[in-house]
Amino acid sequence: MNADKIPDIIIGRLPIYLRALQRMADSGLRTISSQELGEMVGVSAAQIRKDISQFGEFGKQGTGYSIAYLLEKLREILKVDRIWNVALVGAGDMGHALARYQGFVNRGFKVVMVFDNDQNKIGQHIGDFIIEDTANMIERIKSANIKIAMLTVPAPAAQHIADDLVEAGVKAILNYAPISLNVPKSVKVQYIDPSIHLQRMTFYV
Amino acid sequence: MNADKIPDIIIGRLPIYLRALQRMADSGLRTISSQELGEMVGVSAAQIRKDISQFGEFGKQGTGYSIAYLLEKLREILKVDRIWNVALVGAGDMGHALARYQGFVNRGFKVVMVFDNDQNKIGQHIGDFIIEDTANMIERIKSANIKIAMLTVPAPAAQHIADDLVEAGVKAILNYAPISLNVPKSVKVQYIDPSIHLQRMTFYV
DNA sequence: AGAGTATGTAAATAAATTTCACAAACGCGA
DNA sequence: TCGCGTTTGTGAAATTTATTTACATACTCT
Repeated sequence: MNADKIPDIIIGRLPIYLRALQRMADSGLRTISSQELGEMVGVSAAQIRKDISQFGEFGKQGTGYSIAYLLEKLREILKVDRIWNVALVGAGDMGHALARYQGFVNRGFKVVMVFDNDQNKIGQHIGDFIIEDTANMIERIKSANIKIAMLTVPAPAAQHIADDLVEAGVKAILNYAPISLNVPKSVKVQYIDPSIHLQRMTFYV
Repeated sequence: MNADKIPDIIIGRLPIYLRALQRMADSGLRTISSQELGEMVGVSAAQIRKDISQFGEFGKQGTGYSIAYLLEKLREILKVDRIWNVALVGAGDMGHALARYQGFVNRGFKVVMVFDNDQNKIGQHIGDFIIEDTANMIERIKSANIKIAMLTVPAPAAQHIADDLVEAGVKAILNYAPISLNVPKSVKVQYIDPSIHLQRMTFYV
């Protein structure tokens, strides 16, 4: 792998390719061309090839890519050839949906802890979890060596919780709170805010 | 407004600015400089000014931007100076969370219909809604003139539902199903897949 | 009126991303 | 084994996006 400096935008596309390949593998296909994969995910064939070639030569001229092999390589590159334990903070509606979501484990993730600061929720069950007190969050996350968290608390609480997560050693935050977070450069944040996504489309409607 | 061709990437940033401004307005502030707004959302001051200037001159030298006025203008530009009725398809955990989500209405959106194809769910309540049969979806959406839909069905069903939504006249789809959708160019799609977002971060951890 | 501040814009880069085009490599069938 | 059709990997070109610099202009405050 050319470990130089891969642009973020390429890393951002790889999970899309991975998802499409995973579906194809499930439906029994063995090989695929950049052309076909491109059509499936809405990207040009040249771009698919160029993106993949950043990391090695995984295809075969005349044939295309072995789906199983490319899957394996993409999982390695994205480091999802393992299961990451994830902490969930905020046990509202969205937190409940995420705690029960079946789509994590075969994509490399597993929710293992759920926190909330509401005394009425603490101790209650969500799926297999017992909701824990955010007061103990830093310690619990540290000792379990958790590096990834999902944040589904109200906006006013989000920055404070994010600070605590950083202190606990978390390196990646999936933020559902409708607010931009301020974190050190060494910590990654991805944002999910349905209103933002909808507002990105209304301009064109 | 210079209606030429505004890059997607700029349109994509405007909702972020809008969200930050809205929070500031709520906390009672009156004006803000490009510098301050930039720090808040993690963008350079020059870029904020350049983005905004695509659409007009909304600031005042020496003072900055009136928050209320810039809010009004951004809402106009993004066409969220109104309430868009939204159809929700898929009444699983995620659908329930979205149906009850309080964060839409003051951002320009309102869920007004919920569909599912599960006979056990049809007729049941979610919040204020009664779950309707997807069999009637096209007709219902057409006659209500709905242009925006959110898709929270399982991946195998998503493309088919998307086709129906397009047929019903929907122009913007917020897709929570873990699959890339194939739609005409005139229809916009935004994707939310928590596993994808997580996989975009593990590379760096 | 003067000092200080902050926008809007232009210009010039610089950086990044995407597209193009084609040699090289592979599989298949005869 | 040879020839044909296919598809990769990749330089080079083209395009898009971001950054930087610089100022004239306009506004507030004292």
